Amino acid sequence: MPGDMTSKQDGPSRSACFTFTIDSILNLQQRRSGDSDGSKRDFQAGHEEPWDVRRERDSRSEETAKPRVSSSPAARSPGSEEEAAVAPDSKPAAGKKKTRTIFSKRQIFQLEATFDMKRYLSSSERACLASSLQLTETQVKIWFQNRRNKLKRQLTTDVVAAEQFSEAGKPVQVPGFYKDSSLLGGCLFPVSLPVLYPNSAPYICFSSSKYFNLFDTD
Amino acid sequence: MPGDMTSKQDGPSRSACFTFTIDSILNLQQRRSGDSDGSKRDFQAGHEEPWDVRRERDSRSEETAKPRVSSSPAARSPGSEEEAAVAPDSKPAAGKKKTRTIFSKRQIFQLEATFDMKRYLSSSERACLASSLQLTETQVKIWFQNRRNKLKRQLTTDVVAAEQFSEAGKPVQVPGFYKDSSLLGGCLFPVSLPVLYPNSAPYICFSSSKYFNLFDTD
DNA sequence: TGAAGTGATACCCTCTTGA
DNA sequence: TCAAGAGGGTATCACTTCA
Repeated sequence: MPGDMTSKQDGPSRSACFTFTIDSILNLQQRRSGDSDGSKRDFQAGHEEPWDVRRERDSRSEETAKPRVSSSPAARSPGSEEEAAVAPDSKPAAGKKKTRTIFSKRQIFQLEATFDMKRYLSSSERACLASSLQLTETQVKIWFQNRRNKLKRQLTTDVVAAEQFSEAGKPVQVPGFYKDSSLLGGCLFPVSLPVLYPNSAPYICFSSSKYFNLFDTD
Repeated sequence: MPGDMTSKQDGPSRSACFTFTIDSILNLQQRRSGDSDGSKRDFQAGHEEPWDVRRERDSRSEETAKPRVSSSPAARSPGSEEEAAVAPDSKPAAGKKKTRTIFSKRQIFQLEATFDMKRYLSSSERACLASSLQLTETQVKIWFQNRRNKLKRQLTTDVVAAEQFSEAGKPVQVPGFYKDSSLLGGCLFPVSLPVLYPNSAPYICFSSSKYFNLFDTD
């Protein structure tokens, strides 16, 4: 199914072919590449994986020719009552900017609650959750993805902060396991992974994301 | 544009919701999850990244209910003339099985030649190449992805083979740097990455892929 | 008004699948 | 065999909020 594959590329793909031909690509070796704006090539050193060498983030500036249509996310207006997340239901007039859906409190709550239970959903669980929240599976998937990222960022920040703090002389209470990568990662392990956290134990959440308040209130 | 996001999930998403509700998801904690086939959880130990903890590959067995539409890839049957791999323009009849495009020799040759120069293409290079080969950008992108994987597999296999060989007593010539991940990975670095291989030097390719013959001939 | 939050998009990667 | 499908990751972007 072309979905992913075709939709974005097929239409407008044959576009940004300004300066070079295949021959020029093949000859790129001579000019050391560099690809125009050799400025922003940040290989974001982070992954050890020698294979995980991202390209220079596609030098976004390179081609403004790229359509970037973004005809609104598939989001159907979620809960039009309640606090109604502004839904970009109708195709926003062509050429519109990407519209950001605002999830309702109820949706966020359910998502957070679910996330609190499991960092990863099976596709059927996702389908079910999406259905019940009036969201698309993709939205749920992306939400979980972003949420995991957020958590990761929070934990990273916390670790860094703790280290800086401890460097300042204060003997901080950074639990040993907190820096143990395997256990740290465990915080994102699917529930089905045993050992890492007992059923009864709450997830480790140092950050004070407002979302966690959702579970404190009433 | 929804392309990627919507296409596959939106339509059929609201489906596989058989056994559980949100409540059940939230209560999953009780049953220790395990999520049916707790067998195949292969966390493919390879990434150090504590965050890179893949889920149990979504327990694919769990839901055969998933539509899995796969309205066939954008590719139409290849090779009418030349060997023409045919561009995937027209939507193939709905509900078709996944069809595998067979690229023409010319296309393969160009792709391989380009791959030999750069492991990664910028989007404009990709667009250009795709255009000239009558392929979609996505096809070129996927081809490069699969090609990188293939190379990786080959290199891995070679290393293993060499090690086994050396264990057999024979002092094999496995260049020291061959096992140096950074340099090994360098073989996949985009050309723009300096140092790893001088312009004039050929890529390190121990495998005897037929493709590499393309550059030896003539 | 600038910073932070976050939905969405584009690529990349790994593993699978099916013709 | 290998093009694709599916899902996970990271980096960015753009739009909102909020102090």
